[in-house]
Amino acid sequence: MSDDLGLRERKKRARREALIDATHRLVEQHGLDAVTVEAICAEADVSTRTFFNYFESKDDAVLGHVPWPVDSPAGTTFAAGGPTGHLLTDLQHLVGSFLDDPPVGRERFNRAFEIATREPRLLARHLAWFEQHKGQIVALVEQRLGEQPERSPVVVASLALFLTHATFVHWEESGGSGEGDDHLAFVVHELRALVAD
Amino acid sequence: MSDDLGLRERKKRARREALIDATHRLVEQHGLDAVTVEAICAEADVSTRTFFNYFESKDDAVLGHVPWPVDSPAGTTFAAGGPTGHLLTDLQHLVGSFLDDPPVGRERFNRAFEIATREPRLLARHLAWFEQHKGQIVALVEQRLGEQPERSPVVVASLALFLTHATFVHWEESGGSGEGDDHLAFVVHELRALVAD
DNA sequence: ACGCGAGTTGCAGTCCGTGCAAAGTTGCAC
DNA sequence: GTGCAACTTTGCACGGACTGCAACTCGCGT
Repeated sequence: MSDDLGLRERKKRARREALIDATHRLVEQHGLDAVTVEAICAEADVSTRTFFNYFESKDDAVLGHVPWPVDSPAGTTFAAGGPTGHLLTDLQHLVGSFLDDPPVGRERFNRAFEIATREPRLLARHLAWFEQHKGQIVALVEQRLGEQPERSPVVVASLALFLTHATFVHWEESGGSGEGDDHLAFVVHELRALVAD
Repeated sequence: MSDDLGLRERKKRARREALIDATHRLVEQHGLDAVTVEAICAEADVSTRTFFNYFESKDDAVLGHVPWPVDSPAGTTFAAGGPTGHLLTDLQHLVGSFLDDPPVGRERFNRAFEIATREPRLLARHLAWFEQHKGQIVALVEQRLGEQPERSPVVVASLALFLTHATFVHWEESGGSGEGDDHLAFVVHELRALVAD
């Protein structure tokens, strides 16, 4: 399941994962602020400088942040108006696809998630990361809505941000158990109830 | 309109505002990243160390971030179940009260806002700041909902975050013109339309 | 085998942010 | 107003994040 990529690419991914894992190990032991980038690099056997070729910051290494996969199948489906044709529901699908299939792998994702529970700064950082990529979501939404959108793309994109974040927080609140999709469904349900008054 | 506070408190506020203003002046001229804290302090005639007695970071100085006014009248009204009794509408009022009456003054708020338009990092920072204070919003919501909430407090709080942020972004998108309340109303309207399908 | 280009590394340097203790201010009681 | 207690400012020293640069290594196509 893996070898159509060159050695270069494979090494790169291995290194990134090694860095994330090293970060997780150390942070779980000592806490986010007590761990220096230098320590992480020692653990992963990489130079400090290299670390910053992979991640913009220490926090990003914990979260495993990676350039956004713009061209995901779920993204194009959404842009094309699917899968159901109802904007909110499809938004739910889009968000759900990221929750189900994180670009960095399930276990790493869960560990990152667990750490973020204990280090509120990371929650904020995650939010900021999402915000930085909002432009791409806006593009997706614009593509879907066409030339004369009757909905405001930036508001829809912000709503996506809300869904994602609220899902995370609710997930965390319930002890990290269960599937992401269920928590997402809960959030959407709450939203509907709230708006319905 | 001002003198029931001691000299100490007045000086403190003056300094804070001086620092914010100095920051705004320099950042508007040279851009956020080109301005060092040292330069700001030189401009405001204060030691570097003092700067960090007032703000946690350079970004916070631009945004004029200040400890959250938990005990605002709007907050207590909301907690008590007012003003209308409809959760979403009252949330709108709560958010609106912050937009209308920023703790740092209208002009400074507008300038901060204008700068944030050009420096996306600040938008993210603002979001993060809000997130850090979510605990207090959750408390407000819990107080309002009582012991057996049929709505999830954290989801409601996240929604408040969404409303605020979306309003900002939409405001920015329309060139910073108009009243905050109008943009907020727009966002709420969009949300209702979106959920209604 | 060989050269190109991507990736890595060390190094020097900038800036952010903090702890501490000394020095300066303000508030208050008398 | 004097003196003391509480608070603020400041300088200093320091740790650590992050960047630019230039040399180097090494996979990859030919």
